[in-house]
Amino acid sequence: MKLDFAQIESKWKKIWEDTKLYQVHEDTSRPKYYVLDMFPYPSGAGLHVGHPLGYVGSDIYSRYKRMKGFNVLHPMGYDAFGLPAEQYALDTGVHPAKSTSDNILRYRSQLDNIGLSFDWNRQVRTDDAAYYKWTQWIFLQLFNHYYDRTDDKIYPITALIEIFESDGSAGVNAAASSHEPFSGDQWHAMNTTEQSAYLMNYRLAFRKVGYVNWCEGLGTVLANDEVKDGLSERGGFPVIQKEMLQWSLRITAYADRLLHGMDTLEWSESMKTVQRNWIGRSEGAFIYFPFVDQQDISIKVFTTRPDTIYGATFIVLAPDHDLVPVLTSVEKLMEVNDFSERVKNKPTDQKTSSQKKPDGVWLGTYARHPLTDDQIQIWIADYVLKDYGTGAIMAVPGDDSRDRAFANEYDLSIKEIIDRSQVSNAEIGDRQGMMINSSFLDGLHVTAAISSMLDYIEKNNLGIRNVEYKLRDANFSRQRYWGEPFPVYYDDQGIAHAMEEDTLPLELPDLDDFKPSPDGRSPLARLKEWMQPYPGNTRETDTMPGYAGSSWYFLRYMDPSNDVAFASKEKIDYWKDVDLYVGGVEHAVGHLMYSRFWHKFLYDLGKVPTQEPFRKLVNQGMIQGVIESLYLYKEKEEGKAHFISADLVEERKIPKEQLTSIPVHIDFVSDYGHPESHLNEHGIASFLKWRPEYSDAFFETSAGMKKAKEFQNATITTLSEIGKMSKRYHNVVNPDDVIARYGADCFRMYEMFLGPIEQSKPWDTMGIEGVNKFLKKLWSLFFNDQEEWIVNKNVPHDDSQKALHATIRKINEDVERFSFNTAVSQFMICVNELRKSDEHSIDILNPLVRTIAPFAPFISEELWQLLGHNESVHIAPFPEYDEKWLVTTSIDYPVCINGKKRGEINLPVGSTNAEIEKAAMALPEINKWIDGKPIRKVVIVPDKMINIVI
RNA sequence: GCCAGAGUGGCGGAAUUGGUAGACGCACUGGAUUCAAAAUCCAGCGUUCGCAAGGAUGUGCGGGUUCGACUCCCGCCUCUGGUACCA
Repeated sequence: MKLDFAQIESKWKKIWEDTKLYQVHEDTSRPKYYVLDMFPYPSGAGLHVGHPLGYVGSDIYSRYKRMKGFNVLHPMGYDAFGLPAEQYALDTGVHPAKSTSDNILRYRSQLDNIGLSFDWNRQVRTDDAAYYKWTQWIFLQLFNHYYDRTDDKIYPITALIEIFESDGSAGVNAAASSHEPFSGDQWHAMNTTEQSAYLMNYRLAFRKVGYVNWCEGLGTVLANDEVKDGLSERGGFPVIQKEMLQWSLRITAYADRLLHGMDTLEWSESMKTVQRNWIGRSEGAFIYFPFVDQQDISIKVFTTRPDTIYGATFIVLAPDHDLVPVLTSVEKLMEVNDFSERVKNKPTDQKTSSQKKPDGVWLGTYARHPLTDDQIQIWIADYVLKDYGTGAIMAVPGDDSRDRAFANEYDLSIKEIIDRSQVSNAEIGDRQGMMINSSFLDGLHVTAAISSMLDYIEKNNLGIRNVEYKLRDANFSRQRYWGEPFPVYYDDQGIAHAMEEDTLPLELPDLDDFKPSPDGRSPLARLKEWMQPYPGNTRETDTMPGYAGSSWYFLRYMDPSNDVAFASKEKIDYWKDVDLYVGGVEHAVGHLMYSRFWHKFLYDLGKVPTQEPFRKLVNQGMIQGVIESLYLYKEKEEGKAHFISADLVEERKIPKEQLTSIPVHIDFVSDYGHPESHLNEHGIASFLKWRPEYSDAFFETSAGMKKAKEFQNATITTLSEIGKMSKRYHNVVNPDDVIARYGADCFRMYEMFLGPIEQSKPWDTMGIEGVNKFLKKLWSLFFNDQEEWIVNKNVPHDDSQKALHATIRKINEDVERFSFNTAVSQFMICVNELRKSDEHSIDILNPLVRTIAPFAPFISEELWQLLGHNESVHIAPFPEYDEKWLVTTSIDYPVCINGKKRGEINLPVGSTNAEIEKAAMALPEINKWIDGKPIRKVVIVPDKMINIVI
């Protein structure tokens, strides 16, 4: 029989589907294991070879665990809602619902081609009303609860109302937006609008006016993690700060638990660090600096360095700090207003540049230093941010580089309070050295001074200890069409009300014109009847952001068609949490943070049994492509384009600023991906046909300058770089094409063989031949050149047994530690060994097929059937290795002199040190090296080596 | 700037606890087979000296610990990713 992978693949794809091989059911008799992939957003471009890297890795692990006797949940679905889907729909003019469904069909067929063992019965898609009903339900729970910091628990808002009615706000220690305290009596005196405004300060899903990232190009607001360098992550449009009324989620309530929860997780250190930095916990204190002109007003600053307070020589506030109007002197009013105006109009990206010159203005007034009673100036400056800490700082130019730069710029006094002379390399702000000029702190080390000053401040009522987080509440409104509608409505007072749970889902109405409007009004606002369901009531017309549906989808897989709960308690208690989560690093602070937050909230609600959703996380790297491009001079000569060969650029050392590179379709390039890649005559002709605007261009090569038409007998070398696979660079490799040529098993194994799964690496078109050869060799253990079945029942050779069992052991170890590249290497070694001893024994091939099954599901399934089995290899037990074949009777000891190998001896296992030494000394080549010199030492490492030191 | 990770042949990458560096594959070179090609098989393949046997040297750079260092410690360089006035 000939190896015909196309036939094998279509045969088994059908059988697996017909027999529902990968369907799982809750089964308490077996241990559960939950392997999850980050579900894809079904884009119009389809999958490229980079996407399946993680899917193949998790599939190998799932299959392996299944064969090891685990009940494995391995589902897949689609992140169908959100900005990307809508943006694609806008580009193509097709309704998002249709384009999304079409794309999903395409994704499904691509995924099936790879032979992934998903239980498609459990598929979810976030744009399905039966799914987003529960997204809306979770939102309502967030809306209807608040977070009590004393108990670290959530309580219903109704409980909060009771407290307010009896005691007012004083005794409440909750995660809340700041507001004026009120008494029970004051609460009763308020009207409903005022009361609901106060309650809004406590809800975990709440509406507030605040600065948001407004993206004009997308016509919507974005979350912090969707903005990169002042541009929108999707589309690259500029983002500005704009004040708008928006829904937010109070993720800050969970900041501390999100931080400490990570200690229990098996995530990479770098991933944990990224999340820790994003949460950004700092311990410090609030300190009050009284205003000299009005003693009842004081400025509350936040500092992590209370020890440096004696060095505080001025106060700086954010330009938009609430107290600025009060603190500004009459003479300075104009100047201060001008400054505030100027700062406000600066675009975001410039505002965050650290190289910039300090910029600020004195308010013309003074604060009193709480310890020295000195009068110090009050300034505003753009380096102080309103939304961190209190929006005000005590400036310590003696030990803070920003304050120092500012003091230098405006000639403010600098007081040294730390002596760093005893510490080498100590720099400003790095918490080293001894306190000086600081009264009772003098002589203390910085660390001791911090705690000493904290005690002093609290004892004397000058301030209070405090912990600050960089983490901001998450913006939850999008002025777009393609998302979950909010299950809320506003009454004629504008008060937000939750819809009744039994009226969910609130379905997204059909809309033909879903373009965003530049004024910030949502497309849904155009549907008058939908927007006003009853007289006096209006619906929220914003929709939820992309991360809403993806923050809990992994729970839905446990019970995907339940319509009375997001999943039944019974099923959640069985599957519990995700044991292994595989996905890209790009979700480090977005999806992974929000999911953990929602999961903790659901835990507090008593709906899930674990505090953390994802126990182990593996981040697969990206598969990159080669970008081929031509160099083009930026300044055109006589209006004509002037291309220049890459080798000439190198030779003449032409600076990159003068050049721009034009991506070229890889089909035109010879030696694609190699340093000598080039366009020949033919390639240039194809290029000009493709980009006719360059038909009059000049091409400069080592053979001189020529017009395109005159081009013969010379080639123009191209620039070859590693980069993203993208349509833009014409370097996308489609897995379907690779599979059509080499088969799915080859594709899978090659993706794994490329390198460690966590690493990014370029797709190498040539390398796949090695894996292809391997699979042919594997096949040749079963069939000879005449395509005859040659498996026999002979007693296997010892060498074969050894190779097989070493392989089983290694595959166990490698799969457990996700080292799939070395696992594939081991299969190659094993098959080479079996071929060397011409091994065709069924006793070897039977376990070998099972060992390789997780990696090459199609070929192994076919061979397993040919070996006479009726049941699928994928539910057969993974073979155990037999130690017997791995124990060696003798060991080769390298004999080293001063660490260099000079000879080798072979001794039986268990030889004594004396025997080893004796045998080593007996070697003539060793004696030659020792040459009568005295031996200083002999080191014998058991079972490893012997080293003679002379 | 700060934080994290990484630097090994022409290339992708192995080396599990400090113990024969370069597994496995690609590319390349030579040979076998073939009318020829493809395919397949065999051999070689860090650098350097040598006809060879054999030696020297070698895991970004400079030091250190050790009988022995890709691995541990100190100092530096480069690259990749994250982050950016967070007090």
